[in-house]
Amino acid sequence: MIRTRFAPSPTGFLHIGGARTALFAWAYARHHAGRFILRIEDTDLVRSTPEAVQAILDGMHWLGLTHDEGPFYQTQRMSRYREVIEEMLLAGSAYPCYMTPAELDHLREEQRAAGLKPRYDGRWRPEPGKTLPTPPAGMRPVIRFRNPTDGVVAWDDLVKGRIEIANEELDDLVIARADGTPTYNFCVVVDDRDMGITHVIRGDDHVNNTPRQINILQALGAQLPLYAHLSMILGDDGQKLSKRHGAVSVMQYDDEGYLPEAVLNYLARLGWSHGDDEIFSMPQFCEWFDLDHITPSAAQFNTEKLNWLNAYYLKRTETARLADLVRPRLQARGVTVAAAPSLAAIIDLYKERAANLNELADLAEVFYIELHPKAELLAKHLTPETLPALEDFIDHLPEVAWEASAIGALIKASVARHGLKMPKLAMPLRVMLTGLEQTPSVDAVVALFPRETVLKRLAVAR
RNA sequence: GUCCCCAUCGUCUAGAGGCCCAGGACACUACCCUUUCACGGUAGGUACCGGGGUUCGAAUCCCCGUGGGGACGCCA
Repeated sequence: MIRTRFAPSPTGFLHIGGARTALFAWAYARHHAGRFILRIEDTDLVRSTPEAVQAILDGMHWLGLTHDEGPFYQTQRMSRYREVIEEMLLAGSAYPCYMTPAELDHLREEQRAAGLKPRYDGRWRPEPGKTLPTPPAGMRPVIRFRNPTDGVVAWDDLVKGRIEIANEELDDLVIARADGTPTYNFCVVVDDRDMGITHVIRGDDHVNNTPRQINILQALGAQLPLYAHLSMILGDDGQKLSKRHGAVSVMQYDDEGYLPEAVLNYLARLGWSHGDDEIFSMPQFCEWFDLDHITPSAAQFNTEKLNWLNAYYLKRTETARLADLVRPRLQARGVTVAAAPSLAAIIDLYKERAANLNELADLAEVFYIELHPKAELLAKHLTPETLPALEDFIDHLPEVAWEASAIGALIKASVARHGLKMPKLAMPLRVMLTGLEQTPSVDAVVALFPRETVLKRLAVAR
């Protein structure tokens, strides 16, 4: 049974890189009919917040990435971590260290100055025949893992291939702080083992943690999971995403009018491929997804392509669902959605032209507000040349059958009677009715409105 | 600085030695459609980081260089 997990730390919202990691871990479990586990890594009491937990849950929910187990919270597993630390202390694979943070800083500075890799020097590490310093009175030690000193740690990464790191490069990491709370690399190991994780699918930035985690797992006599490290996602400008640079919450895409299926489809294609296929539903994605077609190199986010996908999905989404999504956006703007014209009818006509839900709301809004077309637009299209045809059209409006084809015929007739071309009447009608120069077929737009509203909006011509 | 990773059109990518003087998609350009603008359709331009090997043959394998990224915490 394949078991994957997504293990974010609740120090902020769910951003686009985290969302892709979650998507891949989720899809891998789905593909193999396995289980997908959500685990909140909140051992950093200072930086974790309940708001961030909620933001992550909201993001996962919006994307529809449902978990089969969890969410588990590391803060609720403290007794378990303490238990394992006791075991390790007893077995000699961990030991107390009384070095102060200030001493450590000093050591690291010296090492850096000497061109060395900063690392703990093992002064409190017990060795056969070695005399340890006397522990300072009244000081609580941290607990360090006794990392092997020679040999190499190697694993076959499912994305990057074989990676080997010499144990000489690794130092004895802290697994429990002076206050007794366990640290990340240790909790991950205990949790992944306890939760039976078979495939650790996570960001590239964890590659360097992997050998440490493997060493701890081995000290514990645990079976190793398989690892797949996903490369990072860069911003639109090729720069690294960070809190102050473009790392937007997935919920911001909701705010900006993107459909979750478009975001998902876009993310799926960022770093993974299935031949030349570009468009696929989530069931299709889960069926196709595998770890063999993930690129090991970093990918740059491209908003234009996301926009294209969003427009694609918008065009194919049922009108009723779009109306449900657009209505609250209009209401949030203080626009009252009247019964006529019906929002569904408007969306039906306009959904082909919008790239996102907010644009759709922009286009629909003009049907419900008191309209004041811009003076320069009126001046541009309401010329002395067009006026007679327009008046002709208005005069015949009261008796025309209220449907696009009849209205279209009337426009053609009015235009013909005054020896003009179609746009000479279509353009002023567009501007007077919607305030815009670009609309769908003008007869269809006229037909959307109640007859009285059209007469009212065209009255400005006289 | 040390260690690790990465490298095909502007961008996302196909490519697992001959099918590739490199294919698809977004973006771009032109044309068609047209009641404006979109949509849609058709056509087009643009890429294997550099140098050495290996091989009858390399985008694909190896080495070096260059460039980019990540990690070096009592953060995750």
